[in-house]
Amino acid sequence: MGVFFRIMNADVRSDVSLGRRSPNAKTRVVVADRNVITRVGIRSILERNAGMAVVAEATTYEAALDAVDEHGPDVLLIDLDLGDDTTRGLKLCEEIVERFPNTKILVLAQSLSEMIVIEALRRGANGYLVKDEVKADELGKGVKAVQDGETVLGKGVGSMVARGLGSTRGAAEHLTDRELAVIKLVAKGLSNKQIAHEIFLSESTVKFHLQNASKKLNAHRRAEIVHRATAAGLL
Amino acid sequence: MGVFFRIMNADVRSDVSLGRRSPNAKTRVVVADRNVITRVGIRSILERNAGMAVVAEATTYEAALDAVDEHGPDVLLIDLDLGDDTTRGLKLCEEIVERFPNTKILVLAQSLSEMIVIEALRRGANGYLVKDEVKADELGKGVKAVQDGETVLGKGVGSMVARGLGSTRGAAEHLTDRELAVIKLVAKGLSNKQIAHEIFLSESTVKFHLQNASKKLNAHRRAEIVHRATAAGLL
DNA sequence: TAGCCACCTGTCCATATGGCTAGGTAGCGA
DNA sequence: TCGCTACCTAGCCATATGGACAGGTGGCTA
Repeated sequence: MGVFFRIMNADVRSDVSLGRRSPNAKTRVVVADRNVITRVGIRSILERNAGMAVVAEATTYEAALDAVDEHGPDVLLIDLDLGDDTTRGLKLCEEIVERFPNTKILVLAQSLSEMIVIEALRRGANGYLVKDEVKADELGKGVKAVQDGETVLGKGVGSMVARGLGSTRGAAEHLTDRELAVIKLVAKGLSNKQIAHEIFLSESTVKFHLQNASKKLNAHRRAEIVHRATAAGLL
Repeated sequence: MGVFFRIMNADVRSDVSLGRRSPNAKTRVVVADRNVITRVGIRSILERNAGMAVVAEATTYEAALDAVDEHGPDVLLIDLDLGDDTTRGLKLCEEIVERFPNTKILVLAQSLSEMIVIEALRRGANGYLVKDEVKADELGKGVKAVQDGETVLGKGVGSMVARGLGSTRGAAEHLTDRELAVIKLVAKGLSNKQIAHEIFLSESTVKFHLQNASKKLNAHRRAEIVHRATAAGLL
């Protein structure tokens, strides 16, 4: 099995970058990951095996943004899960795309979450690899590929995206703040009544939010809701 | 118990090593982690910054055992979560302790799960660090410390252990196979009736297992049960 | 302004769940 | 053999939950 897929993007263009830098120039990469070990590992692989240059490392969203701003790298290799809020990582993608269109984004995630994969790509990430799946040479190839304007999807990610795009709305359906809040309390084992009391709602409203969340997550029992939300990295 | 705990930010001194090996010999380490990036990172940190030798890398439980057998390292640095079954990682600890008592075990976990921390230490691991928390220099120091017979607990792990040992039974209470099986189906959103049908039990029995699991996990609603089980890395 | 959305509340009812008591089997080690 | 554990089953009953219908608000945008 061709361990990872590359999808040539017909519509997205690289004609702009054609003459932008000399073909022999080293690919310049900024790595954003909260984990030292991972950063060191990536740097080692990229620099020693792939002949690239890691020009900066970042451990927070702000630092990542600053680093891209300062170094204008070809590729930002990022673990969306910096800090405690993955949503910020997604916002960061949008911002990078908007402010630094020449920097490609390759997401290097800890785990495979359908919701996050889809969202990341929707917001402009050029690729999505999973840490535990990726092999050493794939990392360098992946970085090169996104730099060249391709979309790189790791093992298992491709089919996920296909499913996501296939469904009418995919993961475009976000859980609202309230829904998420309720789910978090459900995960703690509170009953509807307790949740209602906790966040000053009527029990009816709690059930209402839960019903809506059920439909969005396509889960019909609260245990499943919690499980899916957890798997999607929302808790 | 006569082990002295060492929290990672306190400073170290090794007054314990009794000249078992020449003081200048390089510490020999086997690294077991399914993730290439992490392996490369650890190797780089340990070899370049801490002057140690990574004599082998492993990506499976079997390979880890073989590597320890073959190389007789001073320290086995392992992510319990190789394969899909963390329990096997715990068993591996026991086996290493039994068969290769000269090899110390330092667990390098992805996440902080109380149940796993306690179990790992109970089965003979000499330390437990969390990947995202650990700093580059702490990794080398930690390896050195366990080699010297100390117990190394990363940030946040210490208090967890204290709590675990404080409670009468701690996490000594395992979920039985049946309980786990039922919980997995609960997580998929099945009702007791459906679960009963799925694994050929009566609904009563399903409820029985769930009741027992509730008590062990100290959770009173199925949503909480799956949340805890997930957090404990059991699903 | 109409339409959409997130948000909030209520009522109804069948079913699921949590918590309990009270049995049974088989295997394993002291 | 006794005691322990994992395992299996049954029944009872109060409460929680899932799913439905039927309304309401305020804010935003076409």
